[in-house]
Amino acid sequence: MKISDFSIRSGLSIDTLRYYERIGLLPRTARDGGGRRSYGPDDLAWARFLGKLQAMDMPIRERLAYSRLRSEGDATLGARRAMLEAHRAALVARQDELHGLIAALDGKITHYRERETQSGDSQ
Amino acid sequence: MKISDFSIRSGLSIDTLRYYERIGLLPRTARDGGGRRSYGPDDLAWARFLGKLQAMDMPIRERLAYSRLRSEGDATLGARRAMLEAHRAALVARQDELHGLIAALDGKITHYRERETQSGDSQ
DNA sequence: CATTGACCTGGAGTGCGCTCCAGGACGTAC
DNA sequence: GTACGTCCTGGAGCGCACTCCAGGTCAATG
Repeated sequence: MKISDFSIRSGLSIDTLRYYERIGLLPRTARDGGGRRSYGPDDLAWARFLGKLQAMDMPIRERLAYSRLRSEGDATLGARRAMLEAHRAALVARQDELHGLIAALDGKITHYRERETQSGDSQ
Repeated sequence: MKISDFSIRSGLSIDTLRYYERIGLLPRTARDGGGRRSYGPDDLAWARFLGKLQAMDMPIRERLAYSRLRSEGDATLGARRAMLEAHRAALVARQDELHGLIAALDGKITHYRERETQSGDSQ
């Protein structure tokens, strides 16, 4: 698959794909005769998983650490699982935080509604 | 209150307080005789609310827009409420997204556990 | 076989949100 | 009255995560 198709299918821009490869987040992609990148299905699964880690707010340094572990093979399965579990805990904490913040926002919004009624409905 | 105390009580660093004032996120703070900032309780409530908006991932441009509306007085109550409601919706959407991502992560973690058992327990 | 469009590389530029620094002023404690 | 700590300003620097650019190569199309 050429980079333009892979970009669409992975959800990562062409520039981002090349950038990720440069910093080692994606392994060096296979090239065709003319030196162009040629992506396979495995690349797609990995790129999509990286996209998920990004959507989970995992910083690039951590994704890089994960990626390096992955490239070392099955010996690092435990370490990778530990990383994911730690990140899971962070996401749950963030969920809880959001819960509280939404509640606070609701209080503020209610407060605004009351002030608007007081100042606006008298006329 | 002097800036060092205000920094502690607001949770914003001294540099951040000055930076926020520079860009107009905090209104120009009152000064004492010697030109030093002198914060009052109202400043604290506002700074803390700004901190909450930040924790809600509201970008600085939006906080700035909100801040400008606030400085225009009660005429902008409706507009401010609309901003908060829009942001509330974004937070709820993010919560849902996190929910899905955590589920995906759980699947991956389970998968890792299985692979670890297969490769590790045989010895 | 010439043009076009997609691709390549290395490197520079961007936007965000601070954070740090130099050089100077003030005010409190000794 | 001087030393020290805290504050001031304007401006530079930083880390993140891309995004864009110049200059060049290559493959397919008319």
